[in-house]
Amino acid sequence: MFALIDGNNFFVSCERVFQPQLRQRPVVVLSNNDGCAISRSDEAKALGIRMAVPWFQIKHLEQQAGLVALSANFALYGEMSDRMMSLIAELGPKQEIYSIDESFVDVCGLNNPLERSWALRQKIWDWTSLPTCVGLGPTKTLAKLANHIAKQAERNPGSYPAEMAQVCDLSRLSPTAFKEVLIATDVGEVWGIGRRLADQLRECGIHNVHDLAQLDPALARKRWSVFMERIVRELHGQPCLEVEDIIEPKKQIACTRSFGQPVSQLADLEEVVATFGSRAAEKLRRQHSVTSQVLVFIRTSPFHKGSRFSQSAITSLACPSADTREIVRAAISGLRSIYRPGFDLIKAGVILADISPASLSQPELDFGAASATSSAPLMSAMDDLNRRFGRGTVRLGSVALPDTPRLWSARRERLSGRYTTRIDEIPYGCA
DNA sequence: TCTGGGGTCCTAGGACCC
DNA sequence: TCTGGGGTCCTAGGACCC
Repeated sequence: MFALIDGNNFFVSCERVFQPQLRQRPVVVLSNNDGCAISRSDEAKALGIRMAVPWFQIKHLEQQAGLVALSANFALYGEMSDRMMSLIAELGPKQEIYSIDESFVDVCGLNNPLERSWALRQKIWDWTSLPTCVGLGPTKTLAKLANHIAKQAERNPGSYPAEMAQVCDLSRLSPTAFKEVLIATDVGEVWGIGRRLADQLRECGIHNVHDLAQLDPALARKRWSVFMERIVRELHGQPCLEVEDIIEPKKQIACTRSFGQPVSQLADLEEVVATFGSRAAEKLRRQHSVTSQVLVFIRTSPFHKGSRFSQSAITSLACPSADTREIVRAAISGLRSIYRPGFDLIKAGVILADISPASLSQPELDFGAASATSSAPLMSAMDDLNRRFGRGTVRLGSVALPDTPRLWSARRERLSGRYTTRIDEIPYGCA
């Protein structure tokens, strides 16, 4: 038996905790660069605002419908997520934090998981003011589906039986009621079925979740892949996936951004790449890994007419490393190899691949080179100082100063306060 | 004018090995 | 005429997730 607990409209809900005047109003949170809507309140969804729609296409709703748009404040969301996750951990012994706003919990063998889920939901609300929904089912895929139904039943009364709202336990339904729910749910709502696969399934006459569950697993594998077979089996109630409570190190670490303004000078790009490379190296060291491949890319806007440019370069390190200096050096040499003047570039990124644990890395035989081992004390001193005194306190000379506007700095014109991470911005009355 | 960021898994096909 | 068989590793590309 699995539970999936999920924050409703999570980023918007985090903002509403500290700005209660935003409740009952249409609100969206915008992505980096105030580019598109990545979280929408129910009222915003009711205005027909779709996920990831560009801001300029809905901007008129500010005037017309009182829409409020905010720049993404990930420091705040991460903090609120930690609070929510620590409460969810009390539900059962195995918790998998699946994303910033979602968590699976293994509730096998627990007495009355339904009652406990209701209590948990109430506690999260009482302690954090975050609204959540809980889905319960015999597999992760069914728990996901139950969670979707719990939200739909709350948002659109009449779409599903009212008792399924907020907390939905699919395992308590009679076979007939269960079948009705599956028939009422579009196949595209199943976890793992995206737009492409949904289209392919519909072409085969599979329109709702019941149709998909009827599919022969062997046929699903033959026509699609083991992936589809697993989904079908999970819909049958046969668990193929477990709660993964051990956090595996990332196999790939990226730092990529769109720019606030187009950039075309190499000097600016070098600063960008040094800054992104440093961030990626910090993430790499935080999980105690080293990398041996540094990919850098630059590109023009895919939406604009005019001369396009998109190139990437992979630089291999002689010896796996987590040293900011080596990673930045590799990224800049890659950048120089692909750079061409005369293009309005709007995005760049540094991606670290071929990642392995630092503990397994062997020092290079060349005694003159800086190996992962010899540079580790310097890097960890740098990380300690930056943790203690703030990001960018100690950095490479080529990296942009923190909080200094650059041509390429992202737009964040609607940023809310740092309510949980800055002592001088804690709301009055809460301090 | 204005269009996000960071990940994962699976498969097919080529190179290579004995 | 006829041109092995079985395996691994790696990579690019496609699809998905939030």
